[in-house]
Amino acid sequence: MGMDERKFRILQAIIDDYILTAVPVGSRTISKKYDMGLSSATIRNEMSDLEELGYLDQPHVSAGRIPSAKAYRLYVDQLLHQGLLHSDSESAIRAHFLGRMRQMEDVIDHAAQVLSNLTNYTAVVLPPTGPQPRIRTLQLVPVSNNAALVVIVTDSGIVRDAVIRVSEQLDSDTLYAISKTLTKELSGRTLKEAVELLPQITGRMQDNEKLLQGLNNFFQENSDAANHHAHVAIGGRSNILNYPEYSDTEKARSFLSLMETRDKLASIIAQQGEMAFTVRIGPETGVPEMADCSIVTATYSTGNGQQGTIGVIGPTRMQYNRVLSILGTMGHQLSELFSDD
Amino acid sequence: MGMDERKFRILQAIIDDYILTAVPVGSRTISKKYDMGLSSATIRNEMSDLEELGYLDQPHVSAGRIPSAKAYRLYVDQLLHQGLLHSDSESAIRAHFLGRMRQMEDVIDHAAQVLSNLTNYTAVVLPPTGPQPRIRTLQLVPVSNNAALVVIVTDSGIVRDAVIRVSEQLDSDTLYAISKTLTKELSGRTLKEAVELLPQITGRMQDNEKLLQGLNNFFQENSDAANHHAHVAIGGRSNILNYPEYSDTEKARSFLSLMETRDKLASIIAQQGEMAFTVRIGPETGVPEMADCSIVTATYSTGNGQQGTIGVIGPTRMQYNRVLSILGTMGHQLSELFSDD
DNA sequence: TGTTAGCACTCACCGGAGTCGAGTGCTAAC
DNA sequence: GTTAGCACTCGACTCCGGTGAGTGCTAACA
Repeated sequence: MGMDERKFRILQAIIDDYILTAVPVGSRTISKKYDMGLSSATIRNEMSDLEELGYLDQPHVSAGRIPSAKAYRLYVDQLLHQGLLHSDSESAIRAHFLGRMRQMEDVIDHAAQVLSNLTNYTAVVLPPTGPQPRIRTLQLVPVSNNAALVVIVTDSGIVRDAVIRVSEQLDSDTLYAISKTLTKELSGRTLKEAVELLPQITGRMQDNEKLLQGLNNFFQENSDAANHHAHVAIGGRSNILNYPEYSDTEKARSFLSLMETRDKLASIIAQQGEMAFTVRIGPETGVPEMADCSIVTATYSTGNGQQGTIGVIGPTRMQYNRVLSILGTMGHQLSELFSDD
Repeated sequence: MGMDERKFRILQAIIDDYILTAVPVGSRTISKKYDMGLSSATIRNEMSDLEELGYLDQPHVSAGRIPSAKAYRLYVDQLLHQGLLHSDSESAIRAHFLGRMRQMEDVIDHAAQVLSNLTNYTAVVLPPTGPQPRIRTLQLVPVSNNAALVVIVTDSGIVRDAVIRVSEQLDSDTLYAISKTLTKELSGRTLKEAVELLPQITGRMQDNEKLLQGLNNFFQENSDAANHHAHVAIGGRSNILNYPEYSDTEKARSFLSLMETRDKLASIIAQQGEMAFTVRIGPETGVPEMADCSIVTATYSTGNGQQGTIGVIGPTRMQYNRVLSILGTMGHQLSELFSDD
């Protein structure tokens, strides 16, 4: 007993219907609503086969069938294969990014907001990571008598700053001079390299221990990959409550408290390879709290080859084609936006 | 019929019990659990009076009583008046802030996290606002051929930055020279004043339209009060689900989606005067979605007289004394932290 | 051999009746 | 003024039979 064309069409109909209604689908429904030219009895036989093949589950004997994770997987693979991602939402997304976005974080937050609005699911946007960013400029700005702000601009256009203590009374011009030296020596280096180079360089300068120490910490902290997850943007956290799957308060709570922990969420979303799209369905997510969720992700890239991830989390009966299309478009938009800078 | 000592003690017992159990309180419960030396019948009479006075509500005739908003108000006023805020959580909070916090936002996020953990309610922390911050230093850092990063350091130690376009090819030294001029002219001014002064100053410089335009926008945007709300920190969003009052999914959803809109939330939390503590109960919040929530806020201040707000949102049957004590301690800690810088 | 009509069977869901018990208000006695 | 006693109310829970969607199986048909 194999999976012939007809079985597939019936399965597809079942999935479509279930995605729409969240109610177990019966044989009669399929034979009537989706005119297959087959009687309910025939559909029943096929459904029985499909259940045996593992594509359908039956909550109880006198209810209809619901698609299994395996069924969604097949469905999604089909979608991805034939690539019918008609981007109708293109203009909607584009419109949202017309206003100039100033900072990385603004863009990310905004993207998550838009994604969740368009899909009605929970959206997560991770900032770009990838090849270590290289320092372009480093500048020290006086803040008070014994503190300075260190600002680095990297080739990815991302700016990082922190206040560090400086022991001596350093005026603006001195700080500028130091900045120039540091920029000259460190420009083109990654933050990791900078950590190693720092002692050599400062050895030649008049030593200022506190400054050195501060810079060192700063580089160390910022070169740390974990830190990149600091600015995960999440939108539509409570959207999951729109779906009957999560009308159970206990379930909703465990989901929502997972949404609170950015770090965990980031690592869940981030675990993906080079794929343009990733779809993880139910158990495939590897997260118990998401046993009946699906996670769809896409990537975008910045001018200098860094990669970021955008993702949508919803019930397994997700509108995959819609979500994939929207993610695709959003990915393009973000890539464009970031390659501009 | 007035409110005598005994009535008050009974009311207090009812409130305490209801806060604990969230179940309508009967006369028998009071007479047994809180040994008043009175029979249930007497309590019943008193409760009947208290209901007439508007301190108790009866969900239906054969259920116990629940405290009204008016009752909580009395209870809280009493608490505030006698000031018995024993800060047991002092050390817990202090411990959480031992590690150096680098940025304003980190502190704020962290504070919200800690607050929500300690109270088990939803916590909101607003960054300091108040007297317009005054510019201390302004510096332009080259980013690319046609863009520069403008960084201002204000007297409150808050740093704001943005990338602006510059048309001509300006090298690092030129930008530094411009920075020095601008710092000299603008130092001590508020951002609003800077907007007005800008044309005069740049009139004397070699004009660089794009730079001027960019700076103008930057000042404008950052002097805008609304912008200060950009970094509202929220912790324990889903804590509300721990309480039976919000086991109704529909209610939970409307609450949670309110928690998603930072702006609205900020304005709700922020509306308060000079008070050290504010307690708004149920209808007093003025927000329909929070008809059976209470909002408790406290303030903290920075070295230069700016004020921030921290708040906790929970069900009306909130553990007010605990929350007030924790908020008080947190307020102190934050004030200390910010006056340091 | 595949398709279909028919039929008995299953079982979740719904609404109504009955029961239980917590809690009240009232009255009369202390 | 306080309390014991009692009738009454009403939500919560349980039990139960009816209903209907849906299934599996069988036998007939093309």
